[in-house]
Amino acid sequence: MAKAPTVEDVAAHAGVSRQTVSNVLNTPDIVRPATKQRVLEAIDALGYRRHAAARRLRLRRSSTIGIRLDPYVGGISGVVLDRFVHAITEHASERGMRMLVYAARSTEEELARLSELWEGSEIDAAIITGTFRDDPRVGHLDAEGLPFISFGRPWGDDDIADPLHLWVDVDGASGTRAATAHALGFGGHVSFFGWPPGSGTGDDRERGWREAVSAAGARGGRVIAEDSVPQARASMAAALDDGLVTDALVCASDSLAVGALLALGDARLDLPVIGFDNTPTAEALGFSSVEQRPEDVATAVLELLMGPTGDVVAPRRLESGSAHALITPELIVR
Amino acid sequence: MAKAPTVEDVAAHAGVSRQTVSNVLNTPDIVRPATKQRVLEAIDALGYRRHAAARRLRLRRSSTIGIRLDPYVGGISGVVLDRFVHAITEHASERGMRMLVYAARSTEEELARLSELWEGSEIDAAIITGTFRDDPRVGHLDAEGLPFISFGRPWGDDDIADPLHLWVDVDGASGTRAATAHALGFGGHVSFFGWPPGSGTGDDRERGWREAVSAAGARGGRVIAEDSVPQARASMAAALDDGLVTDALVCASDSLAVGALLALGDARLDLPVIGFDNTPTAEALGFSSVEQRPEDVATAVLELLMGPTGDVVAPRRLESGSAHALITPELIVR
DNA sequence: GGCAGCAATTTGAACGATCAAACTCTGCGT
DNA sequence: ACGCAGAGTTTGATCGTTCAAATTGCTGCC
Repeated sequence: MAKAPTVEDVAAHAGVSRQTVSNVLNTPDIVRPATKQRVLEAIDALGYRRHAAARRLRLRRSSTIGIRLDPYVGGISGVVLDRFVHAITEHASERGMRMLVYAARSTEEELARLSELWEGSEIDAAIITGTFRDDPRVGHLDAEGLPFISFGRPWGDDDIADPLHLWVDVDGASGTRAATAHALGFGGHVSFFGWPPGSGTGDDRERGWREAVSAAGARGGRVIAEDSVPQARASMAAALDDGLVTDALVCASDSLAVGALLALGDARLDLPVIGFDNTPTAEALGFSSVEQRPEDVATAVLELLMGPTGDVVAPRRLESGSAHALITPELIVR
Repeated sequence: MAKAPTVEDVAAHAGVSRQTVSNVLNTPDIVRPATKQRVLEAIDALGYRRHAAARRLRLRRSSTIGIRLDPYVGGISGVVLDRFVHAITEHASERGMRMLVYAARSTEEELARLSELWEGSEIDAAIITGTFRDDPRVGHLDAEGLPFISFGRPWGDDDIADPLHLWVDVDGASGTRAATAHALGFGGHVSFFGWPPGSGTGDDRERGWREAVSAAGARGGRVIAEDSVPQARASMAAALDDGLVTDALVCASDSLAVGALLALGDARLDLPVIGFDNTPTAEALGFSSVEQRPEDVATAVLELLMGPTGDVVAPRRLESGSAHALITPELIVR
C-alpha cells in the first residue's frame, strides 16, 4: 500500500494548515463551517486516519486498558469472565478505548506484566479480576500509581463504607435468595450445595439461601464440596446416602449443580437443581441458573473508571459508597 | 508518580549520550562492555522503561496483533477459541508482541474494526478465525495490505497446493479417525453423529469416521443434527426409535455428544460416546473427546506470521505447501 | 482613518525514541 | 611524524500529532 496520509497531506489537499486539520478532528467548533467542510472532504478523499502512536506520544495517554486472560484450568466456569471481557471490549471501543490482553500464570507474573505495560505507557488503566482479601495487587498497583478497578469486591471488613479501591461485583446473596425463593415453590425443604467456608463469594451465596429459607420459615440442609464435578458428585452421593431429603437444591456454582444432577441420577432421584453462573453447560443440560449479567458489570466498570460518558480514564474518587457498584443477578428459570 | 525517565535521563546519569543508551538496548554488541555496564546500572537506578508510543512512532510498527473476541452466542463451543486466544497471547508476549482484542457482531463490523486498527497503525497483523469458503475478509484484507493469518482453512478447491492466504487448522478427519479406531474396540458397528452436509469442518470430520470404518471393514450409520443440545437430543431420539443399533458413537462436536447422551439416557441405553473439542462439559460429564490442541495452533500461527524466532511480523510467502500448518488433534479417553 | 477586539488560522516547539552521518580516539604501518 | 582503519561514541534529523504562541483578517466604534 502507499504511505498513509498525514495531517500535512490532508492540509495541503484542503489548502489549510496542519493545525486546522487537527482542530477539525479535535475541536470542530472553533473551525469555520466552510473550512471544516473542505477539510472533511480532504480527509475522505485521502482516506486519512490519525496515527495512533503519534497521538499517544503527544497526548501522553494510550487510550488502552489492560486486562488479564486467565489461564484455562479446565472445569466449567471461565465463561463468566470470558463474557465479561467480551462485553467490556465492546463498550470500551464505543468510548474510543482499546483493550490490550495479557496472560499470566500467577499473581506475581500478573503484576510484572502490568508494571511493564504501565511503565512503558502501553496502558492507562487496568482491570483486575477475582480479588481476594488482602490482595497484594491492590497495594502494588496503588504504589505504582496505575489506575485500576476490580471485578470482585475487596472482601475487607467493610468494603462498601470504606473502599480501598474501585470495584464492581455481583450481589451473590441476592442471586441465591431469588433461586431459593423460586425453589420454595417446589416444597418447604430447600437445601444448599456450597463450597467450604472461607471464600467470600461462597459465604455470600450461602447467606442468600439462608436468609430466604428462614424468611419463609422453611428448612433445608447444607452440603459442601470443592468446585469440581467429580467431587461434587461424590459429596452429594454421600449426603443422599446419609438421608438428605429435600424438595429442591440451590447450588453455589454450575459445577456443583452438574455434580449434584449426576449423583441424583445415580440415586434415581429427580428434583429441581439451580446452579450459579448460567454457563453453557446449564443451558445445554437445561437446569435453571443464576446469571451474573456480565454486560452490566462491564458498563459499571467503565463508568467508575471513566465517568458516565467520558472518553479518558478518570477514576471515580474513593469516597464511601460511591466507589463501587453491586450488580443484581438474574435467575434464569429452565 | 514522578515523570518517567527517558533515554536522555539515563544518558545523563551514566555520563553517555542518548544514542549509546539506545544502543545498549537494541544493539548491545557494539557498545564497550564497561560503558554497557554503566548504562545498565543507570537504567536500573532510574527504573527506566522504553516509551512504547515513541518507539512505535519511530519504528513505524506497533508490535501488536489484533484478534477478534467472538460474541457469546450460548452453546458449548466458544471454549476452543478462548483457549487459543489465551495461548497466542502468551506466546506473543514471549516474542515481544502485544495482543489487542476487538469485538464485532458481524463480518462487516469486523472488517470495519480491522481497517480502523490497521489504518491507525495500531496493529501490524491480524488473526482471523472461523474462515469459510470465499470468505470476504480475505479479499478485503489483501486489498488493504494488512498481513493476516487464519485459524481455519480457506476450504477452497485445493487449499493446500494453492494457498490463498496463510492458515493453520486442525486435522478434523484425523481426529475422528482416532476416535473411530478407539470406538471400534467396543464392537463392529460405530455410528457418526454429524452436522448437515456442506460445512467444510463437518464434512471433514465425517470423512475421518468413514475412512476408519471402511478401513476396518466395519459398519455404522449416520445421524444428522444442527449443533445444539436440544436438536441433537431430538434427532438422536428419533434415530434410536428408528432402530439405530450401534456399539459406539463418534460425534462432530461436544454439543452433539451431550444431546446424544441425553437421548440415550432417555432410552435407558448406555454406550460409549465420543465428542469433539474436549470442552469443559466433556470433562465434567466424563465422556471422551477429541482435543484440538489450541496451544499447538497458537505456536504454528506465530511461526507462519513471524518466522521461527523473529520478533517482527514477517509473513511466510504464499508458496504451495508452506503457507499453512495442519495440527493433529489428540483423542482424550475418559 | 485608525485601532481595539475578536475569531480564524498559522507557525514553532515538543512528546521520546532510533537511524544515519559525523566525529573522536587508539593503534599500527610506513 | 603522518595518515589510515576501525571501533566506539556523539550529533542532527525524523516519525505524526497536538499545544501554545503568534499572526492574519475582519467588524465595529470613536
